[in-house]
Amino acid sequence: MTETGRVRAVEASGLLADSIRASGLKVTGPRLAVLRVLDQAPHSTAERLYATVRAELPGTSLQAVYGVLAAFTGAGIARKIEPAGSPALFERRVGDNHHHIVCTRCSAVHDVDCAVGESPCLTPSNTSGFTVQTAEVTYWGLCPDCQTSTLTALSTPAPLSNEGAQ
Amino acid sequence: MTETGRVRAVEASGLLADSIRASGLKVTGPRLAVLRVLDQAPHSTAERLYATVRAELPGTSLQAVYGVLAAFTGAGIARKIEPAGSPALFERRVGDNHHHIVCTRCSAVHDVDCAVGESPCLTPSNTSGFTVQTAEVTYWGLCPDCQTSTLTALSTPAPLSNEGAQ
DNA sequence: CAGTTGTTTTGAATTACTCAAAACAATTGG
DNA sequence: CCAATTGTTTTGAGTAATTCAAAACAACTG
Repeated sequence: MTETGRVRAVEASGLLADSIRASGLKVTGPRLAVLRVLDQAPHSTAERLYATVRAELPGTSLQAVYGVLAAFTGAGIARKIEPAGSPALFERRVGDNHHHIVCTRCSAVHDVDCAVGESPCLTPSNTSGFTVQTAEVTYWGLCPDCQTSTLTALSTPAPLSNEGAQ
Repeated sequence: MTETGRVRAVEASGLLADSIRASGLKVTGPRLAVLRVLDQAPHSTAERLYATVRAELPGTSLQAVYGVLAAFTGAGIARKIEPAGSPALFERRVGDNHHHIVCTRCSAVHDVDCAVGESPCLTPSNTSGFTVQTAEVTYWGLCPDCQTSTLTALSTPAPLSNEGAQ
């Protein structure tokens, strides 16, 4: 039998478990594992989370990871972001509507606090009659590493994989 | 033989043809057709463009449409946008970095001019060392139609299809 | 109008994700 | 602490959107 199964007593209590329980979800092995990894590696893809989770909980399936992520985002304890050209990324930081900056070369992602308090970037000029609920901002540019390695223009190509993303 | 083939003399000149030629691309039937449809229906998916293009140029393949769109975006005469949860959308309006507002209920898309000139929303507070090239803003909310039909809460569900998108 | 280059067709493959049924485990309450 | 209930995960399959590659073909060049 694999490591999938009953949640270890040690893990039934703790901050991660509390966070899951508090949102009205059952505490399970896959959920604890996904939440822990998400904490260590924000802006991870489902696939990447799966790879890491498997290391500590080998019986876990990819579909379970998708299920866990859907439950988490539905319950509001995780957030899904979908930058153009990238598979969906997930993060624990929720509630504040922060934004993201994505490296156009290596796809690394960092958080960016809302530029100007809240107002200007949340208030479009012409809404065409739309009721605005949220404003999502994605900055695109070069990360520090790629700035230097682009000058030294010999290096490796790494477009749009999630390698090195954080 | 299908309508695919040599570009009709009538169409070899004209604004659309000029725009294609000016960007260094050859003028072809599928390109003229895609560009014309894109003009009439901005924020269309490849699939939707394909459906419309086929009506006037039956031999056209879906892959050709993808190829045309890749050529156009590469040449800078079309822009690709990828709102979360939606297939890619295309538009002719390029050069100005305008933004978009997407209806969370019916996925209709409208253009939004940059909120505050250019500066505030292009200047994130903490760039983490990134060099910012562009800022992409997506507003989410309810379009006029969905505002009313949500009040009259009996109506049809239409989440995330491109129906009614403009 | 022939040659060259670039484009489109045809056919297949891939990525990221979703769906459904059955097996199974976490909570509830006896 | 055990049984019932409810919710979760596994297993297996399917789908949407997009990409890749080779061969056929058409647009521009001289």
